[in-house]
Amino acid sequence: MEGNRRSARHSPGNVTIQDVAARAGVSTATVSRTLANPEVVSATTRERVLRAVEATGYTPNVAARNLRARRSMMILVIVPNVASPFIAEVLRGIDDELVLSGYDMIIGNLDNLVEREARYVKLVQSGQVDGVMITSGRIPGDGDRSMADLGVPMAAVCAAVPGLTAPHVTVDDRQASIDVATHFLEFGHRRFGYISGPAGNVNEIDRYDGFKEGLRQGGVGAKDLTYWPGHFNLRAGVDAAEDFLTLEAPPTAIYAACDEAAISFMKTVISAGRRVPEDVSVVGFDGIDVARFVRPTLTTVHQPRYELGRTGAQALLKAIAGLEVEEPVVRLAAPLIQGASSGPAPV
Amino acid sequence: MEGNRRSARHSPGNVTIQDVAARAGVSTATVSRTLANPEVVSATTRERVLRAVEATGYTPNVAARNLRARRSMMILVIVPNVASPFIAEVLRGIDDELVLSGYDMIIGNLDNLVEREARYVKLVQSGQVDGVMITSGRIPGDGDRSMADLGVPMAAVCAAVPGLTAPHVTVDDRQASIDVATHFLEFGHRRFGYISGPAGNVNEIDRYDGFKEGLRQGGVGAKDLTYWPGHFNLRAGVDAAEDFLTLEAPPTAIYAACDEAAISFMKTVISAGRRVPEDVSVVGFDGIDVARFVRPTLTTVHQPRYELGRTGAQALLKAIAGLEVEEPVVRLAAPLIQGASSGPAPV
DNA sequence: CTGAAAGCGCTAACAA
DNA sequence: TTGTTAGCGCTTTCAG
Repeated sequence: MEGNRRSARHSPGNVTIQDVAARAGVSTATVSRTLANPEVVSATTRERVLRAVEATGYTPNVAARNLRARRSMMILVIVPNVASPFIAEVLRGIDDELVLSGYDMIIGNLDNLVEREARYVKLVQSGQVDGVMITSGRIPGDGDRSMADLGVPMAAVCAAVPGLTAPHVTVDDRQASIDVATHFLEFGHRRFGYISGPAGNVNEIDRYDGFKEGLRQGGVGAKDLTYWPGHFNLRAGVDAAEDFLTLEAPPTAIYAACDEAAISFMKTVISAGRRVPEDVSVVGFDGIDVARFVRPTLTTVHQPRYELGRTGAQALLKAIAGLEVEEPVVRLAAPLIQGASSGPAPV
Repeated sequence: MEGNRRSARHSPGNVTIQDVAARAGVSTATVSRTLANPEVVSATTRERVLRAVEATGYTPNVAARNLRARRSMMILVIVPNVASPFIAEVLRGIDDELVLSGYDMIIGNLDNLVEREARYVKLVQSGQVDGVMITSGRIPGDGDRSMADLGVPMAAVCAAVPGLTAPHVTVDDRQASIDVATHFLEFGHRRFGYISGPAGNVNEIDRYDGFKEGLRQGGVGAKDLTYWPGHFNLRAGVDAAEDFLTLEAPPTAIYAACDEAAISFMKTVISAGRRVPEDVSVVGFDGIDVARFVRPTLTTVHQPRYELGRTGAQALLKAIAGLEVEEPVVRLAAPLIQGASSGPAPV
């Protein structure tokens, strides 16, 4: 009843639907309709309302709209580590797709810590997002609850999520890794090294398994494969290299589960006097941009990062709309890009 | 007229404060208090309420809470390009600080496109965020409105925002660039090249100005400084290198406004047979992780990326809380880290 | 085609 | 200490 104007503190959008209605001389319902379904109001009314909107600079309050409409136009994107160059390009793909449908994204950065998942379970349960994109290969949980039990639409990209029945968009890590083994074998290598990602990670498991499988097909067994633990980062390559340099008969072909590790491995062994690829061949995974600008240029499994994000977002939006996702599991191609870091085994 | 009471008819899985109140035999107000200010309710009541919360698995609906409380617990972070390795680590710092206060972040990715700003002006105006962190060096606008006129608390990191009266956390791009010039001059260089960032960008302006100033102090004028346009990306270094390779008397010292350009420049000229640093010295800006793993290791201005994000977030949270920000402009140190890519001028 | 009115789920005065 | 009572700003029947 009171024309209490600009009483709020920081709140922007001081102008409400009431103000517009008053100015246009119509009811708030009509303003709402004009904005949501312009075709159901008369041309003259529409004109008046739009003019009032213009004059007042009205923007609907989203909290109110969300409360009423029971949706938020927000997507939660769970990422293992926001600082990874791999994920950054995936995010760009996701965002480019979401913007087309008017969605925005909240970043759920786990920083590689499982404890961080609980925060996002809560976020979802509190109804703040309409959907969740998972890039971490795990369904976030908080001990009691799993995010999968909350009934929110989900989709997985980059990594298959065990036990999740939702659209998936990934590459075939396993097959790509078999290809890497084949690549090495064709070059005559017989002793191999593998720089791992985090233990238990879905991508890691597939890459290691695939590599072993590919080697097995070439008659290479466990005793000719050195395993170095790591974490999808630069550090992993340094650690592996330091061990590598101590070996009597070191591997001649190294497969790193991510490009960062491959790059730092190369740098470290080259600084110690080894030659790449003459003494040791190196292959990475991901195809991050900078892989083409290190020396030697890195041979790597190229993931279509932008497309992974974009396709995954499309699937999620369909799921949110309640549409059938016609192809719930999409596998994008991940070709092995030959660089200068891999070649014939030393004689 | 009568407030008609509907107790249990919500979408399945959505337990409301009503359900909890009913189960605990108290009013909704008491439930609300118990959760917000546990100390004001009696121990027994608190106990009963908490048990009911537990039993029902209740989580407050955030849209309703936001509508009422006029806040969203969300921060909008405007970034020029999510896919940049520089910004990723800044985001990590921001997020680590926000999580401590219960805030989450929405990423506003401009993808280096000014047109994308309008989307976020709208987001802010619709009351969806409590504060805005700007890393783009510009106040987002949509032609009519500027985000600064919306009355939302803001803070700027990484780049000073002209005309914005809000806390700033940056490094001194200009002084750091003077340092780069000095570094080159001490090594006896007399012909210089500069690989630019996007025209008009605040950081770019400061870096270029600072570099020119440093050279001027050493008696070097415009005719001994080659300028190559670019965009804070790998492409810029390739383009610059291709031109560089055509020059009769090329510069012997190259300053790139970002590490990516420095890295790709090195790679390109080395592939063409030039030696770094014997023929040409290269210095970058940012200190991204991979700069330590290219060959030669890059000499670069090291920005404390994580700290920039973290400190900026602290300032923003204070501004949101209405507290005085005691130091509205913070300058963090950005030391020049000597790598192997810069050295004495060729004789 | 338009308006009145009932809430979405929650919090904050104000009483009791 | 607790309950009652108003809404936050919007959408959406249901009448007219």
